Amino acid sequence: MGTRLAPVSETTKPAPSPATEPSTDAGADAVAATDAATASVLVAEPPVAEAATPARKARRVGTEVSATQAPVVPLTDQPRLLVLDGHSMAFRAFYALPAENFATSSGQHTNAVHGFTSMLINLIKEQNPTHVAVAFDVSDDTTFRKAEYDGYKAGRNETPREFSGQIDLIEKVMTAWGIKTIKMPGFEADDILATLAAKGDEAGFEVLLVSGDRDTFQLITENVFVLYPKQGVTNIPRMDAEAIEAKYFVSPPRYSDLAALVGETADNLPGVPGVGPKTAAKWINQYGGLEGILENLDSIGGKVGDALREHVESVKRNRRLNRLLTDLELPVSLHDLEEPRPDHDAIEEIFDRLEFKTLRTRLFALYGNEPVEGEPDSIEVPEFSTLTSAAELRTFFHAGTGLRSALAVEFAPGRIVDDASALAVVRKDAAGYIELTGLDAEADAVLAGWLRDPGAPKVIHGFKPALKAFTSRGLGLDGVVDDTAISGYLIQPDRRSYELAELAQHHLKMTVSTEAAKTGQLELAFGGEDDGAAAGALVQQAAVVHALSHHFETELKTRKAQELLTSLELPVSRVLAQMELTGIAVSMERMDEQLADLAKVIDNAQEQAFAAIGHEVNLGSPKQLQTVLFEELGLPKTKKIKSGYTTDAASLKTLLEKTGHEFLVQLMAHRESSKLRQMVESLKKSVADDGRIHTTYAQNVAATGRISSNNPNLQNIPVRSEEGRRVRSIFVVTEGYDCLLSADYSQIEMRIMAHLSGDPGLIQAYKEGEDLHRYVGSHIFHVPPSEVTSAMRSKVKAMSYGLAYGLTSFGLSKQLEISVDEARTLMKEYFERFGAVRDYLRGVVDQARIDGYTATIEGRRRYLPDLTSTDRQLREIAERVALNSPIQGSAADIIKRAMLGVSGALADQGLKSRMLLQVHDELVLEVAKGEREAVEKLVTEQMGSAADLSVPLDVQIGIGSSWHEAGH
DNA sequence: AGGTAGACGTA
DNA sequence: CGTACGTCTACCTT
Repeated sequence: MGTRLAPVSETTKPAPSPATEPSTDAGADAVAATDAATASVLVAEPPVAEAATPARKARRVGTEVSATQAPVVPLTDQPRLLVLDGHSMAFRAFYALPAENFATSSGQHTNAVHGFTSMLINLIKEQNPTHVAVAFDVSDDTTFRKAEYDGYKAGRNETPREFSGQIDLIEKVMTAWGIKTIKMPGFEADDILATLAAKGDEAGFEVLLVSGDRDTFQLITENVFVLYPKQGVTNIPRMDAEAIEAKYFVSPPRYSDLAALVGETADNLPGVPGVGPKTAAKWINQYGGLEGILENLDSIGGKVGDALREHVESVKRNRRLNRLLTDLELPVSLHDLEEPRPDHDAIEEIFDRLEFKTLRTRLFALYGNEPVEGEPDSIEVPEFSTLTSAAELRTFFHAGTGLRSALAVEFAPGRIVDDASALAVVRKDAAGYIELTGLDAEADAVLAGWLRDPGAPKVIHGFKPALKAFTSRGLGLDGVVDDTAISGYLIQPDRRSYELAELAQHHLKMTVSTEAAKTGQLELAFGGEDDGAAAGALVQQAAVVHALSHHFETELKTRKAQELLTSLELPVSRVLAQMELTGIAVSMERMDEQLADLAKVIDNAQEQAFAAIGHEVNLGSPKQLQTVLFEELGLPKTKKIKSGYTTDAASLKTLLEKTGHEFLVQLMAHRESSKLRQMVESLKKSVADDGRIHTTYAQNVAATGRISSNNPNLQNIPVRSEEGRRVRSIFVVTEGYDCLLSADYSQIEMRIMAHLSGDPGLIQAYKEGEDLHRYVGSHIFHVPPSEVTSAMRSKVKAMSYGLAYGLTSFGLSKQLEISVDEARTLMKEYFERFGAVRDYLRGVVDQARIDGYTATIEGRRRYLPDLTSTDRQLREIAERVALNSPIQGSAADIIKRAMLGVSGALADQGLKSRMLLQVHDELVLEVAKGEREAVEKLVTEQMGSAADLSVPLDVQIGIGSSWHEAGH
């Protein structure tokens, strides 16, 4: 029988913990990392009485959070009053949950409402209050504090747009819930908390104040406690007098004295400079409080004493302002707050409007009338068996013939690649856990047979890292029909993360927590006996993958992305995995040589830069440079940035032209060489034990469909300047191989534009193999091609490329250093001659506005809801994105197809040559001896035929013993 | 310790 | 006031 995991809390922010990332694959593969440190586990309902099976045992780890979250049932019949600072907690909830994941179809954001409601459900469940109230600030500037001090709470950031309206919605939820909300014009929510605390204390209540404002600490007594959210809205420890004393070294009533001395940034109340909590506490305890300090002002010595005397007035003011009022005339009595009960229909109505699903179940469950109609979003997690012998494995796999198996892999960091240490398999009928390190040869063979079986369908989160790990331990991995890190990306390509926990939260409305996995990891690290926790975590992770992949089937279908996934992305993963495993050879000697050369240039430039201004300065600090350039030297101001004026390369160049100052010359030289040194240094550090650099490619990062590279990034190795280009000479052919071959598409984006627009002129030019920019130049400048000057050509080139990026005449004028008028004329000429391009570009945006997305030649979509935004800035950004995405994305599609073609052809022909790098429009291969001709031919053919466009795809090949030499 | 800004490398 | 990335240093906040 299975145990059931119901979605419980939707409020936990799925916080990846990069600090615990053990692997060097922290970047691209982090989203797919399935090692125990990042494994995600469902937060389950508190266990009911039942025998502790392994699965249960593991599950309980998920609920084992802090002691404060366990239900606290009053031992006496003392009434318990729970009062929330509504605004403060709504804000906490807002920042704890991603706004973009919580919105109604009409566009109203609901993350704060959702988080607040969920938190309150938890609080009521855990704290069991007899009385509940929620206090709100009145949103105007009429509080007595503002009246006394105009700067009160000034300088706060503006309320985020997505927050607006959510306070009203929270109030509506409270009303439906039967919970009283209290507002007092002229006062803040904290004053209401203070007054209720005083009343409750007096009436013999235990009072729990929930607020993110530290001012409430002054209210703590034997019967009054503050629940102060530490992080998000799920971790809310109870602060009592002891906790305050431990943290601030003063008793709660003296906390306000301390705050007055130290100051409170959030309220814009500056304290005494140089006085922190330590000093303040020392004084308070020495003189018995602020009053005593003020009486003995003169006897306090030292610099801080002077500072105190100087700021004594603001301290007094701070203290007046942070004193909370305990004697407001509230419109409710304690009695009115008793035993709130939700109005069932009203809750249904407001939750319908907010499009909340799981919360209503949880809310009603609090009051003991859970609706009978099941839990649509819950996941069935079968109990799992630990499989060790060949026989067990055989039986397990046999029973699941034809069924989809979800995999989760636990990684162990390795020297060059991570190893796989454990595997969880979850099917709809059963689940298994396999320790890979403990298998005998026969069991290993059974497992390998199943993993390699293309007829055994598998789904996984992070195919590439798993494939790498399995490959390196001699196992294969075939039959993978879904990688949720990729399908999630195809469905929604501009998410910033595809971590399993986040996808589950977003798509399945399941909250997953990293807590349990961490616990499991710790226990393991201590050589623990309790592998059960880690095993359970892995199994549950696989269960989430199983559910997610199932959910994605329809999503992929409606978005026409199934084909892309199966025929393009998954095969590309396989190719990338091999490229990553292979790595590229580097020359240590050349790196050292370049570092030495660069060091000389840098030292020299620095010395001369200092000489030019007569003193030293950190040339790497934009802030210090601003002082030197614009204050000391009084050079003309450059473009404004947040911190003042920019010192970027383009501006320095302009400044140099204007002033000819020697310092600028040296600074620019220093910048360039420092950048190169930094790059070579980091490349050197990333050389693995095999003497090669193994980058990691990310297939789900660039929203256009491009692949990105990290750790290190091998897609941004310099090429434009000669000095930079030298860096490429450190990438060399492996001993025993013939050479490196670099093949790149020439002008692929322009060709795609020609194809997509169908412009007869452009197509003709490409078909005839003309120099495109010269051809275009001759038409828009009305001269014969032979008379197109290089200046004309570069203008045309800039414009042609710019068009694909949504270039404006302003932007063009800046880039070409011409007048806006001239730029406008250029564009006009361009469009007159190549009208189809203009029509196409317009059409793309119009179509995208209708469809809600753009599409590439392979049907890869990018959703652009901002195209219809009323915010002009957002809308115009979306329009430029819409122009560029089909072009950049189609180019990405094409080179991915080409990679599959090249990889397939190499295999078909039994060649030993191999692909090493992909740089968007370029492939770098390592050619084995005797294969040069065959590889050159096959690469040209495969890249040239990767797409069927109305223009040819031109491929340029270069060969050499280093990447530098192979460049062309 | 962790996050952001500014800068700059690539296509 | 063209797009898409990743990574470094300095500097700020926790």
